[in-house]
Amino acid sequence: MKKVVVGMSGGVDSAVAAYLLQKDGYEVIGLFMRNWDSNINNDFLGNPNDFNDICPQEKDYNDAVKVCEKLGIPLHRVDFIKEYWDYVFKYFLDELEKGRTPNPDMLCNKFIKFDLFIQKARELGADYIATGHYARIKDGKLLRAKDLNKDQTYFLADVPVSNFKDVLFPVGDYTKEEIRKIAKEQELIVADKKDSTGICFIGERNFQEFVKNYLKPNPGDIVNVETKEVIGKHTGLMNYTIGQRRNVGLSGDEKRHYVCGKNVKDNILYVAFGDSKYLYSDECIIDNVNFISSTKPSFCTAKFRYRGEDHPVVLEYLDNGEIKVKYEGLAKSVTPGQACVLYLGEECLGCGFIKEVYKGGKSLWYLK
RNA sequence: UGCCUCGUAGCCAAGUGGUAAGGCAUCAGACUUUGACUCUGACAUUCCGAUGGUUCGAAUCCAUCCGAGGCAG
Repeated sequence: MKKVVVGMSGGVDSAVAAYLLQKDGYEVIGLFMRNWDSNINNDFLGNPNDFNDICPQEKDYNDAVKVCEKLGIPLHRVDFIKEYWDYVFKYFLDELEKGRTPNPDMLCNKFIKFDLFIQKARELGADYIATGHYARIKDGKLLRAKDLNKDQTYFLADVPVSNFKDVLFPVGDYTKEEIRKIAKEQELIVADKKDSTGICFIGERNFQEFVKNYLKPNPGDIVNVETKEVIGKHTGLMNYTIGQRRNVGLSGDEKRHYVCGKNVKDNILYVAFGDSKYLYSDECIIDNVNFISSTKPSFCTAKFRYRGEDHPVVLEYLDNGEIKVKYEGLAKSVTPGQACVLYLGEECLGCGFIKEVYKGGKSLWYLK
C-alpha cells in the first residue's frame, strides 16, 4: 500500500484531500505545520486575537486532530517557526523596505510547504505528498484547478518543478462546492469552516499596525502625480501598494484616488485620480524566473496579481535570465515585487517577479 | 475703519420659503491563502456658524454677534 503524507491545515480542503486519498486506497498520514507564533515573533500590534484565549494556530491544530480521528489516521506535527521567519518573513520585510509589494505566500510554498514539509514527509516514509491546494498536476505539468474561481496555481508558480515530483492535489479536480458537500457527507467537523484568508500561517491583520511590529515607519509627502502638488502626508511607503485606494489618508476629492507610484529615495508617494493613465503600463521586466514547464513560448497569458485577469503577452527572453513581458492591451496596477505568473491555456508555465514597469518604451518615472 | 462675499456631516459641495442632492473619505459586510482592486449597505431626525425675529412653515427673508476671505484705505 502506497503511503501518502497530507499537509493538514485544519481547514476543509486538506481534510477532504485526506479523505479522498484514503478512499482511493492510500495509507494516509496527516502532518500539521506550525510556522508562526505571535509571542515568539512579537506579533502584537494589529493582531485581532485575544491573547488570553487559545491562539488560532492551535485551534486549527485541534480541528486537524478531530478530522484525523474521524478518518482514523495518525497526525504528526512539525514546527518551522524559525525557518518561516528566515526564508519567508525576512524576505517579506526586506521587500517592504525596498518599497516593493512582496507575496510571502509564494515563498512559503517554495521554501516551506514544498521543500521542508516534503523532507519531513519523506522522513515519515511518504511515497507521495499531498495538500489541499486547488491545482492539478498531470504528466508533470501544473494545471489550473477545475474550479477556476478557487484556482491557486498563482501561488505555486515559484516552486521548482522537481519539488512537484510525487505531489498530489486531490481537491484540484473538484469545485469548492463539491468539496464542502463531501465534507458534510463524511461528517467532517470543518465542513462549514470559513475559508482562511490573510497571510498564510499568520492570518488577517491590520497591515499598517502589523508591519509596525517590525519596521520603523518613515512618513513623507503624498504628491499628485499629474500636478506634482503635495496633497497630503503618507505614513511610510511600505504601507502602500500600487493600485491601493483605501487607507491612503486623502479626502474631499471629486474622484477616487489610487496609489500609482512611489519614490523610495525621496520618500514620496504618488497618487492618481479616477481611471488614470498613470495606473496603466504595457511592458515589464521580470527576474528570478522559475519555469515549471519545459516549453518557453513567445506568446502566452500572464496574471500580474492573484485573481487578476489573464493578459495576452509577448515574451522576450533576455540574456541575463530575465524576461521582458509585453502586453499591448495595457494592464492596470502592475506592481514591483508581485509575481507575474505565466499560463498557456490550462497550464501554469511558471513565473518571475516584477522588477521594472514600462509604458511606451520608457520606465515609469513615478514607480522607482 | 467703511464696503462686499461667504460660513451646510471628517473633507468638497448642491439646495435661496415648504420641511437637508451628490462626490470623496470612513465604517460594516461580500469577495479573497499576498496590503488589494471590485461590489453591497450604513453614514447631518441635539437639524444647515450663534442668538433673536418675520411666517402656517426657513438652511433659505430680517437684525445682531462670532468667524473666514476680498475690495477700499
